[in-house]
Amino acid sequence: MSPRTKAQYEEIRKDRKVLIMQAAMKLFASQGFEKTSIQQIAEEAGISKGLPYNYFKNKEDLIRHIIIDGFNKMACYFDKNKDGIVEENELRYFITKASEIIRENTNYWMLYFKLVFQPEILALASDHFKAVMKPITTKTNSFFIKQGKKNPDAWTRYLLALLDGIGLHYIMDPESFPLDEVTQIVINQFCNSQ
Amino acid sequence: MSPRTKAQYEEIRKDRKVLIMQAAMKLFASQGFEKTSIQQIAEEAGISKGLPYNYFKNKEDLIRHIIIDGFNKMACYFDKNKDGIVEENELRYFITKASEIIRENTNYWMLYFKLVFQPEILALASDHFKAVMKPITTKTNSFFIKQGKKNPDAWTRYLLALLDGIGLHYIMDPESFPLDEVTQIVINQFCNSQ
Amino acid sequence: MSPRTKAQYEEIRKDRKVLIMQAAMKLFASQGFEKTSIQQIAEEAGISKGLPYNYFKNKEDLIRHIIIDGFNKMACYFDKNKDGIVEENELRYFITKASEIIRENTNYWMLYFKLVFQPEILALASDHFKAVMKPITTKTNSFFIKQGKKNPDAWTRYLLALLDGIGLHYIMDPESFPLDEVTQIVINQFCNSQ
Amino acid sequence: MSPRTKAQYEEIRKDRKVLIMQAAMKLFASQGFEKTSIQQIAEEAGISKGLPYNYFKNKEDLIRHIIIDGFNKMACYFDKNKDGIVEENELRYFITKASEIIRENTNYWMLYFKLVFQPEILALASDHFKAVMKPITTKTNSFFIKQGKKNPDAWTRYLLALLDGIGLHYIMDPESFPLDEVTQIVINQFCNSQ
DNA sequence: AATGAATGAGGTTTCATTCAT
DNA sequence: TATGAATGAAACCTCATTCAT
Repeated sequence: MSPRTKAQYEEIRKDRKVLIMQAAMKLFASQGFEKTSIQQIAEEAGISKGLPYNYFKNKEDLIRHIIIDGFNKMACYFDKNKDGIVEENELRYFITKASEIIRENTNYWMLYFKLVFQPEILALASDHFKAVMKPITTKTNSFFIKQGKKNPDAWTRYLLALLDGIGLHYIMDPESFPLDEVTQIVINQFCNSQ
Repeated sequence: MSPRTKAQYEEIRKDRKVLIMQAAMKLFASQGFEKTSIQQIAEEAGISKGLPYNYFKNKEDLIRHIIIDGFNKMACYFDKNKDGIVEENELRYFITKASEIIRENTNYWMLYFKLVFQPEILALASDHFKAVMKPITTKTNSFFIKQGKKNPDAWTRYLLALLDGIGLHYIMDPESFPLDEVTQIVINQFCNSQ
Repeated sequence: MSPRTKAQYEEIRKDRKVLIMQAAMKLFASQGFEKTSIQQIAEEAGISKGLPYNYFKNKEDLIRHIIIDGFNKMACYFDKNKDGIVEENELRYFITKASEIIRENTNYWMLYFKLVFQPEILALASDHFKAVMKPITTKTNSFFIKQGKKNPDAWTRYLLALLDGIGLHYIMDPESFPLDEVTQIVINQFCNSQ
Repeated sequence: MSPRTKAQYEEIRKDRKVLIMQAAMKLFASQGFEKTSIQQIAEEAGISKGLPYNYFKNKEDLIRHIIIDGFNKMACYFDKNKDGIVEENELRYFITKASEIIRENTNYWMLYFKLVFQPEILALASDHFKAVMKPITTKTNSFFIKQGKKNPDAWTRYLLALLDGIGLHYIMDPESFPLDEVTQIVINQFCNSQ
């Protein structure tokens, strides 16, 4: 009858949450949000249909947590270099990193792209996204200014569009899309000195 | 015998089909396929709930027709220049055209991107897409070969990813995305002689 | 522009009616009443969906006409011998005839049996049935009385149940049910002198 | 872990299944399969519209369970005498039993006959039926052989058709059909020594 | 904390029937 | 008379969510 400590309970709750989110993410990514039922998620996670409601308010709350969590994790990748992109080799690092992320988090990107086109769902995490992207665009902006570009904002948009486009095409066809070669072309384009 | 001629009936059917497809496309684009009910489509089109089933076998058949129709229309844009892209100004035409299409068919692109991430729906028109894209990639491929690129396939993939990425970002934020300037950057990148 | 005579119109109407009823009966027998749509009937008959409503008030009216028509036709078979069954060879004729009818009007019997178990539909023709059956049971009753049976009514019921049971089993398995041999057994049972 | 034991859940499920099947059988028997809606069944059983789907895959699955269950129960009646019908008093038992079954399971027979004429539904349980009937026909066959009949198969068919016919007529008119007297006639026909 | 029976709103689809032509 | 476009009621079924245990 020894009751568990508060910390132990917290631990259990955290594990359960992660378990449910992982199961949900896998299914959302492969089938889409609407087509995935709570039942399926429960089965995938090996739990009962009612349990997710002990951890998330509802289905939307569940996906919101998944999105934000994933986005946070990804933002960490870029956080090592806190000073901003000011030199070409830093931009090269950024591009290479983006390419790696795409390859290693296909599931999350799949989900992310799905969401981009479901405004009512995207809206749930929209503010968070903007907050995370802001410092990155600031960095690239200042980089392009330093490069002497006349319209650095357009260049930043161009770069981000390009990277998203590559992610898109890689996800659509991961088998045959030449991710490394295409990444190399990107690097050559932006870091001409090398 | 017949109170209306066959031609009259054909006319009616064609008009109704277009009416229903337009209403459906608008809603699919703004809300997504799953979230849009036949009821809503009927209301948008000002018809009864049952009528769409006189024209399309089911909801999936309806979206399939919309996708294929839209894709065909868009493919026409590129068909004027039948000889293939062999010179820079032809590539410039291609890129400019792509940019225009994005701006003028936002609704369709919205839908197209949504579908890309619903593989089970995309599959409905997948073969059609591939058939239409094939000649385009062939053309760009030969262009890059002529330019002396070592891996023309990667360059083609790069170009298409870039254009899709631009479309993506434009759709996500049509108000402030600097489509013309970004397009100009693309042209400068690929048509360096000018 | 020569208008047709009234008689001609009547003729056309009668032909149309028969055409529709035949198509409907075929489908009702094979698929059941509920599962058969007016659309299907129209296709089977090679006419438009609206036409049946020029000849029958609604779907129920259509099946009622089919039932009554079929029943009348069948009742005719027994009408040749107007005097009633008083001798064994007349009963033999009756049994043989019933057997023939089963074999030659399988479709109608199929339908008839279906209807027997859809009281709400049977009710539509119930009175008609009773009226037609009455004289037959009267005849068999008097036959069994003449044979010295104590409870002729039970014997009549027995005979009719037997014949319906045979019809039932023949319809369930027309390929292998030995209709002739079974009929012969019936005859032997009731007409023992021969 | 579990708030209720597995056994408790099993208990609940079993009870609910029976409740739903009984409500459904009553309505199927009186109105027919097609005319009975899940809504009606739910109302009859005093449950929600969605619950039947927790227990049966769909409407067809529900009726299939009803048919098979009923058939199994009925088959039990004949199982007491495992040695087969070899003597007249055993056949007498069989016939008497059949008569009792008809009287006591009118609802089920009503349903059974309805189904015989909906081949697409009967097919659902067809294999089961055949398996259960086989040993019975084998027994009667050997009985008729022992009786010196030339075509025992035809006699078996005759007997089964007769019993079904009686069931049919009893169900069509349970008020006035003289079941006992007719049954007695059957016994006299087949068990002439008594 | 965990289970799964239960609910009921809401979606897709079918189809008898009407009606303008 | 004949057509088939159009309607809308009603059916089946799914599933997010609640709640007793």
